Amino acid sequence: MSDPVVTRFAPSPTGFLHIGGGRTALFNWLYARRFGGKMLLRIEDTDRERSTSAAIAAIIEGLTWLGLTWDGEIVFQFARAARHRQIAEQLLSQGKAYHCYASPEELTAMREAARREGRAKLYDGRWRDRDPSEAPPGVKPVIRLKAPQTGETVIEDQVQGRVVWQNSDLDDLVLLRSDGNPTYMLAVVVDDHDMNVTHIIRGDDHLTNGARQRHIYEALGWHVPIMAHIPLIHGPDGSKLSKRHGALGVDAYRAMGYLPAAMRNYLVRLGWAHGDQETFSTAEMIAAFDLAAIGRSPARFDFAKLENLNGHYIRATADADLVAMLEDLLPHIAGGEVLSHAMTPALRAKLTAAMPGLKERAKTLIELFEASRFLWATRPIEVNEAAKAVLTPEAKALIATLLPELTAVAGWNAAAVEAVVRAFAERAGQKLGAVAQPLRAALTGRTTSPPIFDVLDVLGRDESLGRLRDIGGILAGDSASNSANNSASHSASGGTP
RNA sequence: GCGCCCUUCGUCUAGAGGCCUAGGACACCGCCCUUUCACGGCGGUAACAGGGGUUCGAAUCCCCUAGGGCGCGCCA
Repeated sequence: MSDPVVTRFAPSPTGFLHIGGGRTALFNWLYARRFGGKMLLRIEDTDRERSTSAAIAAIIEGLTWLGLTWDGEIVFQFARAARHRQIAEQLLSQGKAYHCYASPEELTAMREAARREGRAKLYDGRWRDRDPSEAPPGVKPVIRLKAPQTGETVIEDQVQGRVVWQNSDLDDLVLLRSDGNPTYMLAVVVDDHDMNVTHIIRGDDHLTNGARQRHIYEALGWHVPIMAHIPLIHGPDGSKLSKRHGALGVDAYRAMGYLPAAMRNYLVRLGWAHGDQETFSTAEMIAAFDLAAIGRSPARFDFAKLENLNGHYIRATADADLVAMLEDLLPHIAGGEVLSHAMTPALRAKLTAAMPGLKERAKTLIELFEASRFLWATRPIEVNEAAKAVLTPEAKALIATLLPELTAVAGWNAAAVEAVVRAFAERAGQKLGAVAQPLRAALTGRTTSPPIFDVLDVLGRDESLGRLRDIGGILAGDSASNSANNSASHSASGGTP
């Protein structure tokens, strides 16, 4: 008896796909998946002035990045204008709608009067029962719906509950503009009906529209879909989400290094919960999602939580996959082209090998990129301020003393170098950290990095020794000068072979 | 102004009359682990907006107040 579930995501292409739209799409998608139904995509481009093909592309790209797929062909609302017009005419001929010749000036006056007198209804219905013969010459009329004037309109909303309006507060909305184009109100109803949409899941800002749309459904004798108005997403301060907060296109989140899986998980938990569960695989989300569990109050956007989740998903992602994600993102990262150009199968292998140590420390792909810098940096590597502070003369001397021992290591790997360095520290009466930190500074140019023996390992013998010579070699005149291959990086020594 | 909606730790939330001396997660603060930073482990600070009811009993039901949001276009 129950129809197959059909949901739809219906953005207007007047800008990027923002975070709220992304969540609305996600909820529609989850609900359709949950019940084995379909999610349709409709582009509401009836506003010819503001709709752009760039925005359409951005929306499609955003949905795709989020991993949200739609069923069937994309419906472009403007292409259906003739159908909308036909319905308006039908309503007109049935006496359920009428021509209204009120001028913009009259409308403004009515609005002002209504407001002044504390009335909710803006349009006073002055053409509702007037004879068309009274129409002023030369004025193109709009078509308005004859909305019920008494009684109440009820929406049994799946999220907001039973919401009631007095019909005396709702006026006769415009169905067809004077230029013959349908309004959003008409187009939505006709399209949802024609597309067999069973569940309308959209932002709470449409709740009042729901009541007005119900009037159109009823005038047409059409079945009203189930509605679910989900609360909006606010900025961290509770105000409307601004660009500064998070009202960015989903492409911006991509560029910030967030993973689609993390984004989905974060978004699904905004306004929806399933007991105490915090992380959801896509399959788990689908299995657990339902409209009844959606809260009624708006949620604030919190980057800290998103970041935490993103770190979780980064750690859970396979090393090779992270390398691939990083490579894909490179064109969108400032300075990313350096790595793009340097990329070789060997470097890719190196990145993959280092990934276990890197991903543990990164909350975003951008951080991953930054943290992996030492892997492709060319000698002499850049040393930041904190690392410079570690590289005191004493530290450099220590490295210089250690250098010959490392040079002598046979079978370069993490375990082998670790054994040597530990023994060295012990002999020198130093804690391991006293040796490890200078090594880290010299090898990575930073004070934080993956475990130092792993760093020595992935960097390899030649590169590691080279970087150490760059730093500690000058003081170790006896042993380091023998290798005589540190010149390429030394501006101070100047000896170029 | 009118209409509708919302209100549990800083944030996301659990909670659908007794299981609540209100639970989880993020953030924050300690401690542990430790070669750095992380990860992980352990512990801590922290909330039922306020006021009236109803009830043996209210975070949960009702009313009022306050605060917030959304809507009120020939935009979507």
